[in-house]
Amino acid sequence: MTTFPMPADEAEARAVQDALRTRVVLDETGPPPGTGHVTGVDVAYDEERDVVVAAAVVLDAATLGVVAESTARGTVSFPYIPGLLAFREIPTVLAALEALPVDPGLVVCDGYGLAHPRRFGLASHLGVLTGLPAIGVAKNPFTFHHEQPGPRRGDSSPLLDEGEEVGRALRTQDGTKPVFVSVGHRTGLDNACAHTLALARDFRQPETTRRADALCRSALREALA
DNA sequence: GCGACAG
DNA sequence: ATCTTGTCGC
Repeated sequence: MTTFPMPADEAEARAVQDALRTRVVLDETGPPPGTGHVTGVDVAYDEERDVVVAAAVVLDAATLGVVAESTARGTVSFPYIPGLLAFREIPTVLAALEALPVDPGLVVCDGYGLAHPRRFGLASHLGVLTGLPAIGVAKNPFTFHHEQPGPRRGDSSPLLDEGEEVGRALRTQDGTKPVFVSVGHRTGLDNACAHTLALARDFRQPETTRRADALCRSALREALA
């Protein structure tokens, strides 16, 4: 089981990010869409009772059918601070991933990867710790800027941090708000977008995220019941 | 100092 | 993330 050293404060957390960011692999294309496994991870909280539940759901990339799923319970070990989300989510997510009976394949995170103040968001952090290819698909543009992509499914525009493309605003369904895709680890941006589009076949959000979100919420309710 | 700010 | 009913639209 992977242990996760929890930083004592914000400065230490940022130092950890600066140290680990050198281990992100960006020269791999990543697994081709539509083959193998794709795994969604997500976390739900009850701040009052100090309970965190993470879920991991493995889908068959070709059919989007569920292959396996797992959950893990933990405690709230870090506050939400923009730019430091990974420290809040990763410990429990790691436990859920390790409980899976099959290889996760590509991991799809609810958040960002390289699109991050220090280029080391949740998806990159999780990728480096597990060695797995990982991407981030976020619902909000965070601190970045973008032009509106075209109106149709598949249309996209660059997500920019002071002129540098750190990800892409990708329209996954006609007439819905775009999602924000960035590379995490061992994956290219074009491929990350192709995966996102394939996974968002029926809804705005990737099926991986939808399944993981539903699972960690229901598991949290049980944990409290 | 103020505003913005993944989940 | 989470607090929360009904309601507008396909």
